[in-house]
Amino acid sequence: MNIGEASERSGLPSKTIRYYEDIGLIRPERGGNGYRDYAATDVHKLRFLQRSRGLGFSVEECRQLLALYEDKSRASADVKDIAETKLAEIDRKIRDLSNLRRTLVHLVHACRGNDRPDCPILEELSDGG
Amino acid sequence: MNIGEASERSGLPSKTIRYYEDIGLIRPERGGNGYRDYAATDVHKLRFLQRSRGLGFSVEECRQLLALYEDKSRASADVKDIAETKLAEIDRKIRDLSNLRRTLVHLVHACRGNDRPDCPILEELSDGG
DNA sequence: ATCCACCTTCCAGCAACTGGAAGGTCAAGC
DNA sequence: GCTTGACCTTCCAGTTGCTGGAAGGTGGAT
Repeated sequence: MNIGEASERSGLPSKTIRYYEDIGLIRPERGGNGYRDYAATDVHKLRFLQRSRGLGFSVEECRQLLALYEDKSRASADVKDIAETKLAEIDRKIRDLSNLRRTLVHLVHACRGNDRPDCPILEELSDGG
Repeated sequence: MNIGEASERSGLPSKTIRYYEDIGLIRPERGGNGYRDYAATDVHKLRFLQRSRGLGFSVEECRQLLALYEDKSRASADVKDIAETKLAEIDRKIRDLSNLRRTLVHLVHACRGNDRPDCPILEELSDGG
């Protein structure tokens, strides 16, 4: 499929997809006309990138995560280490998001209309729960 | 407190803290010597920024989130809308992270040593659960 | 008085896009 | 078969969000 459809299916702008190719994250085929030709697995990778970037992982971290799905160094201790480090990061992010969520719910439902500064929620939030 | 201590307590580099001041996210006092002087509430905001940036919210989104804690337009419908939009985003991020987590756990424990390509996990991941 | 670790501003560079120009491709309609 | 318009291409410049380094001021300890 062409880049436009890959863009639609992955949720990434075409510009970004071309950029990800520039930096070696994906390698689509090329048609005889010079157009990029994306396979289903390319779109999977792009969706994966769209998500993990949106969750605050750097491009280099995404590259590591993507590498976990490729054969090369599978089953090596390195790969397992990376995966476990990322797991810890993910757990922390989930905790942080849950705290942020709780805070916003308070703001919308419980704290509305109160006078402030000095709402205890800001402190609760920044303490990280 | 000086910027060094604010940095330590917030987890943000001093450089980044000065940058956040440049773009108007925080406004610390200044001592007679010209040094920035951070109050406890400034550190709370900085910790908040550290977290929400790490969770993939843009600086402008963080500015909106921070605004929710300031008196100005409290209780306006706008503010409630922003909070609820952010809540939906947060829920999506939590779901995405949980899916990513599940996938990595599979990779480390269940799928290890298997031959691939064509591991179904990549598809599962990119489908977003 | 002199360290040394801290702070200041300013300017340059990097990461990760994003927009726009200039031009090639292709299916549809006259 | 020629044009129109929506797509695609590369390339280069600009933006966002930092990050590093130079050049210099501050302040407590020896």
